Amino acid sequence: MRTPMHDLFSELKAAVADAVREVAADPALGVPIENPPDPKLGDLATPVALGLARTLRRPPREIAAQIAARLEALPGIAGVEVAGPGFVNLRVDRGAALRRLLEPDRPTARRPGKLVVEHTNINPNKAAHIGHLRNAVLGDTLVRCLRALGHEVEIQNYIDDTGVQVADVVVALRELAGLDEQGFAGMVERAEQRVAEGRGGGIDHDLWDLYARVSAWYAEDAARERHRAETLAALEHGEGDIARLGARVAREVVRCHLRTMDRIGVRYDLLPKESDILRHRFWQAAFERLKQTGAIRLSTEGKTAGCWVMNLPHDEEGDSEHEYEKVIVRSNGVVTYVGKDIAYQMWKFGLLDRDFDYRPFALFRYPDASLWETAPPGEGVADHPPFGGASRVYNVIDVRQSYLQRVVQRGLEVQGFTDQARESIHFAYEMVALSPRTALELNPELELDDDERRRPFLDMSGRRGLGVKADDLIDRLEAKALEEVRSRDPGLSAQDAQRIAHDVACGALRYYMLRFTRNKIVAFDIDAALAFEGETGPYAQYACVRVRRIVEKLSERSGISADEVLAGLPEAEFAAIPPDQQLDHWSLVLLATRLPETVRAAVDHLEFATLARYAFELAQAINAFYHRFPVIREPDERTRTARLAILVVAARTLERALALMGVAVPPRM
RNA sequence: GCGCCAGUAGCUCAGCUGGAUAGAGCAUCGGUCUUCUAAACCGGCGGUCGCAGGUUCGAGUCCUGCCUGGCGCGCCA
Repeated sequence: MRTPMHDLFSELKAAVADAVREVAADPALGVPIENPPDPKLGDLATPVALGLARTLRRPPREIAAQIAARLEALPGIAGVEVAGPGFVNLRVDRGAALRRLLEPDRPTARRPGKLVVEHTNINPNKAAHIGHLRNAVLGDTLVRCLRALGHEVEIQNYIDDTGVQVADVVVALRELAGLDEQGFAGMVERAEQRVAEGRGGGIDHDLWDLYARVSAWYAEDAARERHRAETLAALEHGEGDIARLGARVAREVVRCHLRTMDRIGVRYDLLPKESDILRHRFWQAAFERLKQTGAIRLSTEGKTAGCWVMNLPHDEEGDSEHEYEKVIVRSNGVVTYVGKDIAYQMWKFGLLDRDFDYRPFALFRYPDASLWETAPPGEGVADHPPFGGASRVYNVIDVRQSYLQRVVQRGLEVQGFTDQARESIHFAYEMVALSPRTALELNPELELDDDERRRPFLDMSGRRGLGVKADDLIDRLEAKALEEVRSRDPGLSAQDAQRIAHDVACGALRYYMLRFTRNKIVAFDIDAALAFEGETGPYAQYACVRVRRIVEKLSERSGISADEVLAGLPEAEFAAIPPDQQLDHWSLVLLATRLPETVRAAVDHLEFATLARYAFELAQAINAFYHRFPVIREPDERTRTARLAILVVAARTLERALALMGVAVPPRM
């Protein structure tokens, strides 16, 4: 994929900043360079004179004029103006900019260090739901952007195969369904048959229903809780019938999750498993270090007496007066979840002097890439890529885990791993809930009181039968997209129509999951998610398709190939555009130069809604341009070429922005 | 009780480190297909930016207090 991440105006911006610093006689001055709200004002702008006015005690416009005079001499600057309260507005050489954009991309420079991105992390006991989709799409988009910026990235999907959730479904299988491992294998076989025939979901869908029943079963008789505890202990111990059934359940469900995520283009490099963290005794290694460094201490008094605890500040500021004790090892000697998490985080940075064994994940394979899982000691293969050892770790986990993520981070810090603590990044995002309308649509029997009906969203708790399976949503999107595709082009082959419908459905879904800022609760609404109009993935895809069609039509009419049509574009001259249309044409070019800075800002702030919004704005601009300025019908050849070149530059940029979000553009739609 | 997040148009949301007239989408009303695909375009309607103070040339954005809603704060995971 071609992803030019160099900023077209980076040299120019640096030169402007230097010149301003010279005028201000302040070599350390920060010079903000912005994009003016209206292209009529200029291409780049700096409000720096407004800030200087205070320190220099002179009118801002006077300072601005002085800066403007100095900037006029800079190469690449076509004009400088002082405007408003004291903005300095710059106009750049348009012809040169268009030529640069039409040049072949320079390869992106590789950056040192490996980054680990952990995302998805679904409990392997039932089907993925829409909340998991938000996690996976955010994580996958982060990965795509990091790679585009030149980083080496390892994608980990952590599998908690020995936790309570798996234990509960194992209890349900044994006690409610009366199945052993053999029986479960039969159930899986029937499910896979169903999937192969396109009649429904995999075993994860069966377990979704089964799991929904088990909490009620526990509630009926308090004595039944014993099953949960025994099963959990068996899973952790790792031997015997129950452990084998648990491992099997986890493997089969993970296979289903991988299949679901693969449908929307989300893939992984490694599946680290909780069971292997236990078998490789990661915690024991971390425990020694934590004790040695004094990061944790044995509490001797108070309610934590007998526990190993870590001292933590009460608030975000690290106010040391209000510290409290966080239990890491219980008084019965059993490590807590956070304790294991600290050990796992240490491994990710290569701070633990031990490693997993690894083997290819046999149940699910990508056609052109390998997928690895961790293995118990002695069960891995000799030849595997190096895993872990990251210089930075992104954990994509919902915001409710913020506190625990801070504990993990603190766990590294108090051991003296301050760099790694700083590079432990919690990519937090808000929950996905359901709009009341959608909750009712999915479950008409649901009784909502007046208060609930008025709320913007409802929590999708499993108990009330709320929740939307990821597969079901994707199915509905594909079916709806297929209907739309068919109605537009009845002549398409079934296979082509299917393929386009898939791209459209996936584009709609991924865009929907990205369009809200991350600390906004998504009130999931089926109708809004299924929409293909307005601010949606398909809207943006369509803009690209239309530009491609122009190239195709030109190719048909002139008898030369589409590639040859494109090969002629570097000849385009911006000056061939009629003067009264230049501003409108230039605005589109200018917008297309902003992808790199948008991607960098998105990664820096971990806010991909800005990238989604950029894509939408670019699509809007392309569509409006498309209507106003015909290409094929344009009689003047030079104007036609320039116009096409601008449209192609914009569409290519949009396509790249979409690719970074995992949204593919179909050949037609 | 403490902490985090949210409160902007009828609805759903943007608004980058305080900066030029507060923007989109949906909904609604009215236009635009013999034309490069109308999954589109153009226009209208619609806002005391939760409330009250403060900081300054300038506040949706920063500070303080308050109100409303959500989440978190466990020898659960």
